[in-house]
Formats: sequence, structure tokens, C-alpha cells
Amino acid sequence: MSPSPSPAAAQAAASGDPGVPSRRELNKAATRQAITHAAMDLLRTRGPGNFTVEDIADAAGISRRTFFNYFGSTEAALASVTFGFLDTALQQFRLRPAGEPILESARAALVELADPMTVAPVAELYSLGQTNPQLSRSELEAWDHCTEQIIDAARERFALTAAGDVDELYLRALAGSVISCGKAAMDVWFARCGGDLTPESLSILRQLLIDSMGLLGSGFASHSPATPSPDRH
Amino acid sequence: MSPSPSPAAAQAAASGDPGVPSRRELNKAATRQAITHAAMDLLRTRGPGNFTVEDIADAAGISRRTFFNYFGSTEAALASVTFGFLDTALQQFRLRPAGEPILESARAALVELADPMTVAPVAELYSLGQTNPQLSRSELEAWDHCTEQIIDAARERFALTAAGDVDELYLRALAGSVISCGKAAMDVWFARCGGDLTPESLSILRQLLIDSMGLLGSGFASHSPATPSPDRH
DNA sequence: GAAAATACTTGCCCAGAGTGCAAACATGCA
DNA sequence: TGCATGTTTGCACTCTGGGCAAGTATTTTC
Repeated sequence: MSPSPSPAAAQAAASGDPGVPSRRELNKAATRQAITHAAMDLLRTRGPGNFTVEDIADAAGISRRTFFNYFGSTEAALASVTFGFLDTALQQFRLRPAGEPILESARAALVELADPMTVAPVAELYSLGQTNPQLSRSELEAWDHCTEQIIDAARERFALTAAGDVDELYLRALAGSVISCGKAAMDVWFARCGGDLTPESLSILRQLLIDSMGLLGSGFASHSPATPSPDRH
Repeated sequence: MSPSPSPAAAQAAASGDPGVPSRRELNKAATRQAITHAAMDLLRTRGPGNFTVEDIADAAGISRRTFFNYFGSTEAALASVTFGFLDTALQQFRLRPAGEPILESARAALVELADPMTVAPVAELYSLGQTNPQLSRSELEAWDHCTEQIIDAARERFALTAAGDVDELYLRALAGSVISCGKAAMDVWFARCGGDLTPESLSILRQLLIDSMGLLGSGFASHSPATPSPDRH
């Protein structure tokens, strides 16, 4: 309808993201959404392992074949929820000033996750999928993928401040540990609060994330592990 | 043939492991071995993704159906190699004195992995499977499984020295970080030495494992990351 | 040491996963 | 409008994974 939507669309397609999304992009995004929604619905109503790709496709109003154009498996469709969640953290991390200590950046990025809109889908996925090994495997993959991305982000940042080569061991060990600690905080939170989304529960999550980064920053100071540690051991 | 194999066998079956393994146990162990060997062979000769469960079964001299009595998938069969590898580390960890600082125990356990016989199968698996996403997923699972076990081992240990409740966050964050650092060391080693098994290469691996534990113990002290840290840059 | 109990293997069968291909359809661009 | 390019779909096919029941090996009992 608009006289010249084309150039804008072309630009959007050519460059990365910004600009006006084309019709095709909108369609794809909508289909993607429809699929994950349908998958989550089925997970809720039938429980893990009790529905097929065909069921999801039907519910999403597409063909089985098209489902596979978007995701490689039921679990992948569900894991996209976790991917989105972790991408949020990653974005936050990238926004932090380059001069900041890296653990501080990580802490800040992780704390952003303790937000109702952000954590809700993951909390639900977690509580529904707890028992299913297939699902857990996909979750692991999501966390691992995030680790890789943090490594890249951290490498870029260091490349700015330090000349010469970056210490790969430092990078990978740090990124892996940060993610592990984030995961640990989430696990403890789920175990303790059952994925509750009340403000109190979220503030517990926030504190757990902060504490886990604190532990990491202090080298897991050999305090008696029964002492939660905020002040001296 | 022997006059009374039965009582011994019964005892072996009844109790956990020790004692004389029964015929059945030997057969099962042999089949298991045959499967993983066959799978590794096929991985070597045809490359990842280019052989089926049926191929493995044929090569191992069993039926396809029997394969599935042992492993749920091709990847699971291959991942058993990694499981064995990580179990070695876990055993070492459990053998450490309870009073020792936990990071020191972890360091000691991980260093044991830098042994030709232990690391060889994993090194091969790693170099062959690098590209295959299915395989990597199974590897992730193995590391995660090991993390869970370390958590259990550490919890037990703390239960001895500390009264009262154990801090779950501390436990999970620590175990996760230790494993992540071990993984990081392995990754860097593979990238640098390509899974070489020469003494020099193994000594590099050993040092990487030690260094990664050092980083963890120092809270990733905010040194310039380009400085590999043993002495000053 | 033979028969009964138990564990393991195998073949058969079936539902579902995942993928290549080509025809139909939608969108973008001139 | 009409061509180029991207997306969806149906179809056919191979492979996975697992239930079941009959067959075979091992262990236990008498």
C-alpha cells in the first residue's frame, strides 16, 4: 500500500535487524511464535513426552513439514524459550561499560533476569520439564550456547583494553564459571520457591544470583560452607 | 565347572560390585565393550552421522534390538567413553581426605585425568566428534551428570565436617564452576594440542587444569587477562 | 544333575522423527 | 503485470526407539 516499502524492506533484509521488518520476516516471526506457544500449551495440558510434532504443528496451524523448517525437534522448539531468556542476559552483558570488572558486569547482567516478564516462561518450562531427560538435554544446550556467546563477548571486550593475545583459558574458565553460578542460583531458586513469581520470590532469586557471583569473586573462600557468608567467614 | 560358583556369584549379585563377577555380568560387560568399540570404529572410519545403530549392532555381533537394551542411541554409546573418563575424576575426588580444601581436592582429581590411558579415548572422541551437534549434546550431558555427582560427593563431605544444613548454593555453584574450569582446560588443550598424547602435551594439559583451578581459587583476580599469571607479565 | 526360576537376546511390529525433493504458493522487485 | 526469490506443503523414504512374546543362556533349587 505505501508507495515505497521496498527500499526499507530491502535495507532491513540486507543489514542485520533494524529498519522496517519485511512481510516475510513478520510471517516467519509469527510462525515461530505460534509454534513455541503451541508447544508450551501442549506441555501444560498433556505433560512432557505425551505429544508429537504433528500435534504441535496442528495446534500452530501449519504442516508437520513446516515445523521442521523452524525447529529440529519438539525440545528445540521449547528450548527457544530458554534461548530467549539467556539472550536477555547476554544483551545486558554487552551493554556494560568495557572498563568495568567482568564479574561486576556478569552480576549486573544476571540480576536483570530476575524480572517477572523475563523469568516467567523459563520458570514454567522448568517446572513442567523437570522430569523429562530429553528436555533437560536441550536446556543444557541452551546454557552451553550462552557460554559460548559470553566467551565471545568477553573476548571482544578484552581485545579493547588489552593489547596482545587474550588468555583463552582465563576467558573460557571465567565464562563457564559465571554461567554455572547463574545456573546454580536458578536451580536453588527453583528448588526453594518452585518458580514462584511473587516479588518476594524474585527478590530471593536476585539475591541468589548476587551471592553466587560473590562466591565466584571470592574464590569460594574456604569458609565453613554452612555459613552463608555475607560478612566475614 | 568349578564346584560352587553359585554362592560367590550370588553374593556378587546381591552386594554391589566386589567379589567374583558372575558369568552374566561378564557377558554384559563384554557386550557393552563390543558396542562402544564398534561405535568408535565406525566413527573413525565413516565419520560422525554416517552410520546407523544397525551398523553398530552388526559390527558388534548383536541384534539392533539388543543395542537398545544397552544404549538409547548412537550418541549414548559413544558418550559412555566420556562417562568413564569423568567417573575417574569423580573417584579420585572421593578418595581425597575430608579435611582438605575442596578446591585442592578438585585440583588433585582433575590432574589425574592427564594420563595417557585415561585421556586417550576422550581425546579421540573429541577430535572426531567436534563437528557433530548430536555428539556434543551427549558430551554436555556427561559433564552435567558429573557435576551432579560432584555435588553429591561434596555434600557428603561437608555433612561430615559441618553440623547443620549445607549451603546448597555454595555447593552447586562450586561444583558447577569446578567442572566448567575442567572443561575449559580440556577445550583449550584440544584447541592447542589437537588431542596429542605426547608427554609434553599431557604436561600442558596438567598445567592447564592446575591453572584453571588457580583462577577459580583466586576469584579470577582482575588481572589483565592477557597475562597468563604464573609470574608477573 | 535335571527341572524350575530368572535374566538376556532376538525378531516382529508399529508410531514417530527427521529429511530430500518437487510442486504449489507468497512475497519482493522492476 | 510478470519474473525472481523465498516459504510451505505433501509425499516418500530411512532411521529411531520401544512393547511384546518366543527363544536361549545362566543361575538356583531340590
